[in-house]
Amino acid sequence: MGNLKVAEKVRSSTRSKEKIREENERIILIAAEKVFAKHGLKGATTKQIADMAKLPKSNIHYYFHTKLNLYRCVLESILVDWMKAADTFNTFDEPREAFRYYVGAKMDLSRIRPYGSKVWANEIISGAPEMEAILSSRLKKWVDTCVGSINTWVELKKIINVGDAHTLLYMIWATTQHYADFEYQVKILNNGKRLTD
Amino acid sequence: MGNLKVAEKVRSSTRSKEKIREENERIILIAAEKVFAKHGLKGATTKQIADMAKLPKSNIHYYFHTKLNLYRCVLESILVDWMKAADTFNTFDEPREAFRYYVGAKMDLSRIRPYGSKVWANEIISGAPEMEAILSSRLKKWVDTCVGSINTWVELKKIINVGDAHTLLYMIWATTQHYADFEYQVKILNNGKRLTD
DNA sequence: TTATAACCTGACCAAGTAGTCAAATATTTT
DNA sequence: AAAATATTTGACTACTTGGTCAGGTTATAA
Repeated sequence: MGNLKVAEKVRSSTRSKEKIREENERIILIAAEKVFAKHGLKGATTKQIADMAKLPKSNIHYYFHTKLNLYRCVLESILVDWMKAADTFNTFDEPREAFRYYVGAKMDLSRIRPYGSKVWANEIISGAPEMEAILSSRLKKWVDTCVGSINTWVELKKIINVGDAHTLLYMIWATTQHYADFEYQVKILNNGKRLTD
Repeated sequence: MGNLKVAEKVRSSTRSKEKIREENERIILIAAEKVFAKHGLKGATTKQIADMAKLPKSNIHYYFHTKLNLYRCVLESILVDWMKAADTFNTFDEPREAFRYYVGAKMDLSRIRPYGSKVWANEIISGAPEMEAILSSRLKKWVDTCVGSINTWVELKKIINVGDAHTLLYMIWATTQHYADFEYQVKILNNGKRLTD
């Protein structure tokens, strides 16, 4: 009796609660990113994610409650990664330069984190319905500086005014996404040489 | 009694069976294209498609049997449209020219048939799992000439050999798709002027 | 006119899915 | 050591969804 308890304690190597949560959330996020990349938000099932993470399905719900919330967390983590890569410069004189810089950062991400890039592309293609929720809550500040830059460009007539700056921001992301993917695939296709002029 | 039958016959304006099938299939395909564009293969439901087509759900199954089959029919109809646009030239000396030509045709399609373009993009992004079935059955001949061109280019060392010509074909479609979307959005963004060199 | 074949559709069902919950186990605090 | 708190998970449920089918209507061929 006593022996068993001791044996169990040794086997479990007594991980701290904090570490358990941290590690499990990480494992689930990685698994979810892969599954969402392959099947999209609606196509992915919590069972698939659970199997990929090698955890019971209930565990996924314990940490992230709903599938939609998990999806938003994945999306946010991708966005945070991109921010890290892109915010060393956050003021640009010319939209063209800013655009180029964003594309560069996005291309790096496409290479480093291809699953995330696919999740992103999927979200964009279906009209970015979950983006708003993320941007208006936790990443508001970063977005606001972007929107600020855009508005300045509009005022200085460096770009045309297409209405809401947020919409324009989505479009920039969509185009950089496409461009990054395009460039990446052309490089594979063309063995490193560029095709365009 | 007799009066009722006559009244009904007049009201129904006696459409021929052939026309009925033709028209209903058209209506369903158009509705399905919109719904698939917005929600993807798994995300779209037959109920949504039925509502969009203003027909009962059973009717969709009567004409197309399964959702997957309907999806393939939509995909095929898009491909046929692109073929029509692209096959006036089907031999090119230089892959670069061919590439440019394909891009042009794809761009026209993106403008004329935006829903179809999104369905296509979605299919490509999830790794083109349904493309094989369509290409190997009804569009085999057209695909074969494309594959022929590719193999010739490989032999003449005009492009590198990346293994299966079909895979390369998918990649060309993917890149032209991206490029078409990219170009289209940049034009909106930039008010008609191109950004690249 | 009658028989046959194609079209139509409400009612139904089997399978799959997101999410719940209670009971068990593990860790931390007192 | 004991109480309190957090994690784990199998079993369950409410609900959605693709697909079937019988019985009806409409068009066409005999």
